[in-house]
Amino acid sequence: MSQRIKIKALLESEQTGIDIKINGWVRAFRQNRFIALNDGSTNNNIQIVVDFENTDPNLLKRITVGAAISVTGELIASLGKGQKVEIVAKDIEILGDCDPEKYPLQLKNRPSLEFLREIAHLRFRTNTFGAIFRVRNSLAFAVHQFFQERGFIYLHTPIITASDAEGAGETFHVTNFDLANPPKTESGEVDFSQDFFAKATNLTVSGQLEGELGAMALSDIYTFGPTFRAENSNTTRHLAEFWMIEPEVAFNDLNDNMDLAEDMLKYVIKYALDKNAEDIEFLTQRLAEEEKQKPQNERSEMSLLEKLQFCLDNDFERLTYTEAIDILKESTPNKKKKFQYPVEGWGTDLQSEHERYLVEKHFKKPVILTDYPKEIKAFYMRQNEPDANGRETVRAMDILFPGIGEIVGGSQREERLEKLEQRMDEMGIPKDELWWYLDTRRFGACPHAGFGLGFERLVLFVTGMGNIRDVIPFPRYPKNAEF
RNA sequence: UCCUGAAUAGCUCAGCCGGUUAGAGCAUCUGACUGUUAAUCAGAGGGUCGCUGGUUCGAGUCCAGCUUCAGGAGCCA
Repeated sequence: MSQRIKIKALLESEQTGIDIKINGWVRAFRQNRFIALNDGSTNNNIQIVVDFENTDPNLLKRITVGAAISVTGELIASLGKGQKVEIVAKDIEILGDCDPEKYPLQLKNRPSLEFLREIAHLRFRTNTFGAIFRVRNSLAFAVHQFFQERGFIYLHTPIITASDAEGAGETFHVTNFDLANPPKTESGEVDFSQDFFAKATNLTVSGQLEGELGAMALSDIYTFGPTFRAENSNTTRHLAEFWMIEPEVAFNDLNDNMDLAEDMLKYVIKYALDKNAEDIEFLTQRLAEEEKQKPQNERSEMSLLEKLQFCLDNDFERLTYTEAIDILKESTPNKKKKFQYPVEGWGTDLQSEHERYLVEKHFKKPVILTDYPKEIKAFYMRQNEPDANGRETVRAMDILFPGIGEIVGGSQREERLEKLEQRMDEMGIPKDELWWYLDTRRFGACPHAGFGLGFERLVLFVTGMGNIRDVIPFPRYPKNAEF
């Protein structure tokens, strides 16, 4: 018995006249004769030709959409149009039956993305989700390759943490207590000193603070792991469980940080374009079909493929928050009062509509905004000297992508102990809980910078999908933890 | 969490001003055909109209509450 070969390798070799063995799932069985077989290695199917007149009818009946089969036969140049090669079956074995009356993914059905989300355990078997998860895989690999090539250390920061200090959002609690009857202190509060970790713990909302600790010795580190936010966010851009990439680099300033982020994004997008050309072509078609449903003025000017290529060919636009406010104030929609939130003063955070205007209308490319007002940013960001007007900003940077919004958030960190402590006091961050973080500012502190990249938002952008719940295999969001 | 909209067959949807037995396409099943590739042709089966209550002689249709979903907003990555 010959070794099993994957369909991707088979279609690439096109070496005809040899006997091969192929395993996969039936996508279609036409005219009792032609099987379209897929094994997930590529979006393309291989056509199996069955000699139905000399095949057991009971076997033919079991070749149904979704069934797992093993085929041995000869690879030949196709006698029909539509494919270069096909397999003339000599032996077909049913590995797993699939009852067509119950199987929801029949070839000619047009299931909605919402319906497929309800059968997420099966949606990998569609062309769209096959393509998405192959692209996701490539992007994840490319992230590691990018950092590894540059000598970064992959640092595993903890999933369970005790600090809720960063203020990055609501946390999920981690406890071993019997929730109906937790031990109480004399004052009636839950007594976490008796819990597993002898203190209140939660799932991490960010590995950044621990990442900084690593960078203060290893120089260049990155994390790539799951992150949890218990925010009641019901949007196409948020998940309760998502994967985040967080590099942290000693001796980098904000400009180095921006260069790193831009290089990384371009690197991984290019990798996916090279590695997953067929999948991205398919996703480009899918998006074009979807956009046909929209009115003309809501369709994007570029196809997905063009958008990705454009992203590689152009520098991201870099400007300060203050400059962005000036542009927005003078913008047509602001003057015509088209914004739901008019841009008036300096100091408030930008609304989604403002970010979208800058990225999609004004610059028409990815934008990096820097130097945000100190008041709207986290405590650990490095403080700038006040400007001539006495405005106080921090060395923050957000990268905004078309259709996605904020994909990266980062900053140069405040390495000066005094400034950091002062800011923590102002913001009510408990210094005693973060004694270990402050120690890095006591022992050999140095300038450093880092950022967080929401991996699913990157996958959203590269696949052209519209809902973040469709680019992670089993999405976690409010009221949903099926599968 | 807020705003807006939606929920009808396995899927995608139609169902008008409240009126007999709720429709279509696809899928499924049966048969025909056999170089198809969203195969084609003929026939058949398939429904607690999301849930609870209300208005009415009569509710898929109107009203209220709930649940879930979608889009937008906030929070953010």
